[in-house]
Amino acid sequence: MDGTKLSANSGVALWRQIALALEEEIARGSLGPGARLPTEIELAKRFSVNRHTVRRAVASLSEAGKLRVEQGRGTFVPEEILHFPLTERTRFTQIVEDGRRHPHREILATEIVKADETIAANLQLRKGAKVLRIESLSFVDDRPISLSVSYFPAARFPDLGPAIGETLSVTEALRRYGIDDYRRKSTKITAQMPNQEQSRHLRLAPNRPLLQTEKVDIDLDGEPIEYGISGFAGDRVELTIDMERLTDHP
Amino acid sequence: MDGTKLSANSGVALWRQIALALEEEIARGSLGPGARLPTEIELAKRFSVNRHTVRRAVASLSEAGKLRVEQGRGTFVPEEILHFPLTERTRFTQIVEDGRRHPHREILATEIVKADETIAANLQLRKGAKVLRIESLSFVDDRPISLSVSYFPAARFPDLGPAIGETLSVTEALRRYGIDDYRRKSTKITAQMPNQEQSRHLRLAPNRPLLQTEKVDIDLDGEPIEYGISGFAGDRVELTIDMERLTDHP
DNA sequence: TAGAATTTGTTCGTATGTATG
DNA sequence: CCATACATACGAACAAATTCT
Repeated sequence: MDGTKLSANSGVALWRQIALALEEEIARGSLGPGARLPTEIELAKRFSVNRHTVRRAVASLSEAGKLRVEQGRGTFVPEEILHFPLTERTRFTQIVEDGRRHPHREILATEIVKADETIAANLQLRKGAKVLRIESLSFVDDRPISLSVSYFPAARFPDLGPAIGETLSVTEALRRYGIDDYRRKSTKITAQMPNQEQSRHLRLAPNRPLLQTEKVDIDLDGEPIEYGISGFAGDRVELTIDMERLTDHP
Repeated sequence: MDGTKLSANSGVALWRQIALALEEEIARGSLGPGARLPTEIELAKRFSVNRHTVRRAVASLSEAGKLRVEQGRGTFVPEEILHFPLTERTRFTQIVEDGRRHPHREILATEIVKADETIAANLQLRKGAKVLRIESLSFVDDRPISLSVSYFPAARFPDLGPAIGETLSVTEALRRYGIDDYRRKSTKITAQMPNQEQSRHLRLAPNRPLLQTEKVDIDLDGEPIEYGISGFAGDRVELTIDMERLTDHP
């Protein structure tokens, strides 16, 4: 039951020994990312100390970002954070493969709808024009990362829906229409709370935040190709903008 | 008590009439940004309809982003959103003045501390080196927008603390040390939930998300000047990255 | 900090009007 | 005229989140 021995009067405070013990369990992987720690009471029993002593250890690790405490839910090992570099040529599939990770996308729905004002403005269409709406869920190493809704001009890309369904890659599918290259025009970033659908798909506690991006991709002539809104699991991603490399073209 | 008349059998569904009435009140300003609507029961009484009918109207406006509903708290008119363009030369004071808004910064604390690993790495100092820590709260039009902690190398900028206290502008204060220009090297963006201090300072409900940015500013020789972490009230800001203008130097 | 009060969310059931074929 | 499907509207009860005392 125990396995970890603390030594009193060793010159190292008990709570520090506990913190070190927990840190080691995390490093060893016996407490993996996302894992929930035993309750404070259980830990206190296991280390044969008062609950306050455990709390002191947890507080220290929590300040250092090595644990995440949620009132009423428990204490958790923070999930591994994925770094998404935002560049003019951001591609989901590329981003992740660089880091020896395995990206994967699931298409949840494709349909033709009429553009509302926002969609029309971003795609430079008239309001009411037909657009292809694609809802998709992206995974990295089988962890859900983002839930996206994208809009494409339906007139310019007929049957893009099935094409994306086959290739599971926007980049690939667009090639069939002669788009060999495109680039990110703009990105807007906000923080939101997830709705029920989002927290379900992203397997996210409903009180955890969402990092929401709104982007417009354009072809080399500057014509808008895609307007997309993605919600990222806030705990699992960090968007990074490297101002120096941002517009370096290959 | 009433003031708004609904007409049955007019060919327009009751809930649509209610939605239009509420939308107009928002447009007129009698329901200003951030305002809380009467409860569903009160609205039902006022319009002499069932609570479901009110809910249908609110759901419609909520989907369109014109209302924000929070379980247990109420229904609110979304706050006006501030757009923060992220560029290589982002300056808080400049950003906002362009839009005829009034920025304002409050210094909460300045002290000399020793750099931990993260701070040292970002400022390219050795761990334990002295750094100036500045905690500040930024306002726009007297609304609290962001709570920031910044670190500067103390050796290079002695007495920067008082200088910023006087000028209330980092740009101004740095000029005293011969720094006429500096630029943003990188920005990292995450979504977090606020801690008690953050929600208090930002006057943010504790269940509303925080948009957190981590930035490094460098001088023209590439030497790190400032490492800063800012928490933005997620409801009140949107960060925008214009890929095309990002590195256009004046 | 424990429980009451408030407010929105969900799910039943019922009834009516309207468009379609 | 009938059958069906769908949107609209009302009523009641309970669940869940938040706030207040």
